[in-house]
Amino acid sequence: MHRYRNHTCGDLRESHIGQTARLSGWVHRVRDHGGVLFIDLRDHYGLTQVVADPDSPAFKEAEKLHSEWVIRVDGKVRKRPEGTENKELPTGMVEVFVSEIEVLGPAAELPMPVFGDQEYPEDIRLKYRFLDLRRERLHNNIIKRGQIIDSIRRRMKDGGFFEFQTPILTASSPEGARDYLVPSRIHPGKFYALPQAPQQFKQLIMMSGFDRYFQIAACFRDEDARADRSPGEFYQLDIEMSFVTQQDVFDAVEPVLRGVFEEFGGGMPVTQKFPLIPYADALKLYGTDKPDLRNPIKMQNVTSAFAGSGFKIFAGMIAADPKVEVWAIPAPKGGNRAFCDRMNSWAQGEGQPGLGYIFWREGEESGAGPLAKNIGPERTKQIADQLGLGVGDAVFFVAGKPKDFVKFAGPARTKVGQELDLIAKGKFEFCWIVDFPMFEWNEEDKKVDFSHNPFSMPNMGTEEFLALDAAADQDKLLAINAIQYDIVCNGTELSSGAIRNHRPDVMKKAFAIAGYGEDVLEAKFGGMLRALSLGAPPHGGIAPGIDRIVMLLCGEENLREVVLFPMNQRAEDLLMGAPSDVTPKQLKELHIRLNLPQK
RNA sequence: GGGGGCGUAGCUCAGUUGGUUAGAGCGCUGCCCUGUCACGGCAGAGGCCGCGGGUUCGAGUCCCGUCGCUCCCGCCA
Repeated sequence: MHRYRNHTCGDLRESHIGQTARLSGWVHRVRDHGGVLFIDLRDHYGLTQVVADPDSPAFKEAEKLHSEWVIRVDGKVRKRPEGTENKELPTGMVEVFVSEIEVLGPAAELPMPVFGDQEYPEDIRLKYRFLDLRRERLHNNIIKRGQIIDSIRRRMKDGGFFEFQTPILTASSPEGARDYLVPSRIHPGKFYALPQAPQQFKQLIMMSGFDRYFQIAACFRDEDARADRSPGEFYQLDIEMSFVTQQDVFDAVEPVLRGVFEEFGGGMPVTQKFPLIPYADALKLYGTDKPDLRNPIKMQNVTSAFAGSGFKIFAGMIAADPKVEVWAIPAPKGGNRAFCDRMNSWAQGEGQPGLGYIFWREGEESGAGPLAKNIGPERTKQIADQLGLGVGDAVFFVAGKPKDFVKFAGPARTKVGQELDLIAKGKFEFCWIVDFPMFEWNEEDKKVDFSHNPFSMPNMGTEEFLALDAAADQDKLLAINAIQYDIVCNGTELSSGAIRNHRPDVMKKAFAIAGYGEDVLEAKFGGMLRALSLGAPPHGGIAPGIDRIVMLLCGEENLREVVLFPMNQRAEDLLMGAPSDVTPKQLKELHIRLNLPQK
């Protein structure tokens, strides 16, 4: 007999009746009836009911047990008495009549129970993460995460990709997020940085002739947290391919994601062919570059219906500035005053002066609400016709410069969808967002910046791009798109990628436009530049976020529910106590003196 | 760095217009109970009402500050 077990707690069936079983596990729950006592014994594999009564030599021992003690039990497997079977449990036809109990690991009083599904505060859950991980929900999420990653690896390898490991201690990069720094002992005053992503490495792998790279890569960014953004570290399915166009990347990645979502999505339908939506269209239609396509609402430009109209606020704005537009958010089935007022007060809560609306109802087929009165029936009908709205429907309006109001229009569209229950649940709606602008205007510094990734290829002829004059062609610069793309699923940005800039001359030009001299480029990307100038293949890739994929597939709203040992929102690991003080000796070795902020 | 929400027993929460001794459920402890599987019953322990200040005859309740948690903005090539 094995020291601890000859079966797991998920094993025993009727076929084992009569055998002697040795099980080890956690006391999940004790039900003490005085004369008879039930112990639900739990391990990773399942739950088995262990029974003791006064005839059992272990009865006295059994009465002392508490939840979450780790024990070993020996006993006879027997059929449960007629009518007491538990069909909910795979082991529910049998029970183990205990003859011996050995306590392997007693437990003190628990700060949170494993049994049951009561909500517990985050700080307690994180401090006692190992208890939380014993609970069914987290335990299953973590298992599912592992299975998803297995499936991704298999699919990538089947697609001809090869897995690489890249350095964790690397050099700080000037663009992007704040780096995590690691001081060098050997080089006083110098620092390694943890990679924000293996971006340069994966490109160098392509320049090293390997052709198809992937990695489940740890990424480190010193950024503040969100519900869907871990502080500190997260994982990406990092992908790079040589001799590819944007379409080749899509063709390689789409089946992997679709397959994984079909495999683990619980039967929920998945977009079969991901639509391509240009960035500019996404903003116009959905007010965001990560639209939730489960929400059917599409916004439209209705500026002409308000220009010169009797609604002086909008008409005045339009007359004063040619950049001002009015966008309509249609709200089918929202045609009642209560809903429109609710939206209006929601908008005020968002810091807006209000939310103009028109609605149509029986008896007021030509439009109800103050706005309709102001602009008159003809213009109201123009709006109704353009949006295909009628009695029972409503429409809301946002006005101003689109650049300024999209941040409100997007959430307003989402709010209308939620309030009217228009968002289709139970499916995964994917799309590609393409044609991101290469540069953007930095109002603060009065200069042109990279708008996303400095390594993206501008979508413009090489000669034409090289001929650009950074000062004179500013409008032209801001109109250039990069060959860059995002994958969005149900309103969550899953990934970002690009066809890379593999030409050193174009690279130098792009950095010059953003105000970086060749010296900066040389100092910060010297290795990369060398590689680009010694025979670089055209290449591109993408990097879907593993944590977000798992989050969507587990139906969780928060990344901490799908990460084994997450940090809290302030980037602290409450279980391990990180970050922590270090000894003066350690600091001395690293040539570091602390200069702490005044309290 | 900024804004919103929350903070009452170990946990989830209730607590009226400011008014006697702050409650319930779960958990915990003890006792009873031979077929439960969210077992049941009885009894009990457990509270600086986050902290500090103020208003008031009187504050869990109102005001100010502060701390913590959380969500968001900034930030996220």
